[in-house]
Amino acid sequence: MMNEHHEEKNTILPKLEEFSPVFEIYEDQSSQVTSNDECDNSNEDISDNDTKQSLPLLTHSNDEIQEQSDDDFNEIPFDAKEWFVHDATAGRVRPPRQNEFLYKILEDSRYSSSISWLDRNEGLFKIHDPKRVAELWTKVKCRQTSATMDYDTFSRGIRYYYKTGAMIKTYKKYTFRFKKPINSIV
DNA sequence: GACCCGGAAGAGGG
DNA sequence: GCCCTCTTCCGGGT
Repeated sequence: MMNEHHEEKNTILPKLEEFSPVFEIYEDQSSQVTSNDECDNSNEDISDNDTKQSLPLLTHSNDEIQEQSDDDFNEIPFDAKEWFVHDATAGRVRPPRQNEFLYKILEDSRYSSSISWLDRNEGLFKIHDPKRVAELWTKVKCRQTSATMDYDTFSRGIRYYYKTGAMIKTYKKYTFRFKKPINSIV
C-alpha cells in the first residue's frame, strides 16, 4: 500500500520553467470577469497594478518562516480579484481552482510563513499554517457555505487532485506535491 | 489525538 | 440535464 510513492521516483519530473508562468493573471481582461454578488470585485477597475508586482520565486527556509509573525499575515490586505486567473479555454477571468490557488500562494512571498516550497523543482511544498491557508481559500473562493472551512475539508479538496493526476501523494504531514504543470491539467 | 486516505453524496456554477 | 470542481461527512489506517 505504501509503494505508490516509490514508483514516483522514476517519474519524469517537470522542470522549473514548467511550473513557472502557468497562469495568465488578468491584466487586460476587466470586461470578461465573472463573479457573484457576494464577492463582487469585478465591477471595479481591475486594470490597476496590484497584480503586477514581481514575486520572488524562492524556497524559504524554516528560519525565514519563523521570522514572520502571525500579525504579518493578518495585515496582508485581501483583494479577491488579485487571485483571479485567466482561463484561456473559456476566454474569461475566473476565481482560481484549488491547485491554482495553491500555486499562486506559493509564489507569493507574503504568505511564506503559511505555506512554502520544499523543493520547487519537484513541485513539493508544505503548509505551515493550515488554518490560515484554509481561511484564505474560503475568501478566495467566495463560496457561501454554512460550515467553516477547516484543514480536513481543505485537504480533501487537494486529495481530489490525486485522482485527476495533478498531485502526488507524499504521505507526509501537511506536505503535498504537484505532478504536472498546472496548465496542462486545467 | 492529529493527520492521511479515499468513498459517497450533494452543492454550485458553467 | 450534464459535467466539473469542490464541500461535507465519515470510517479506516498510521
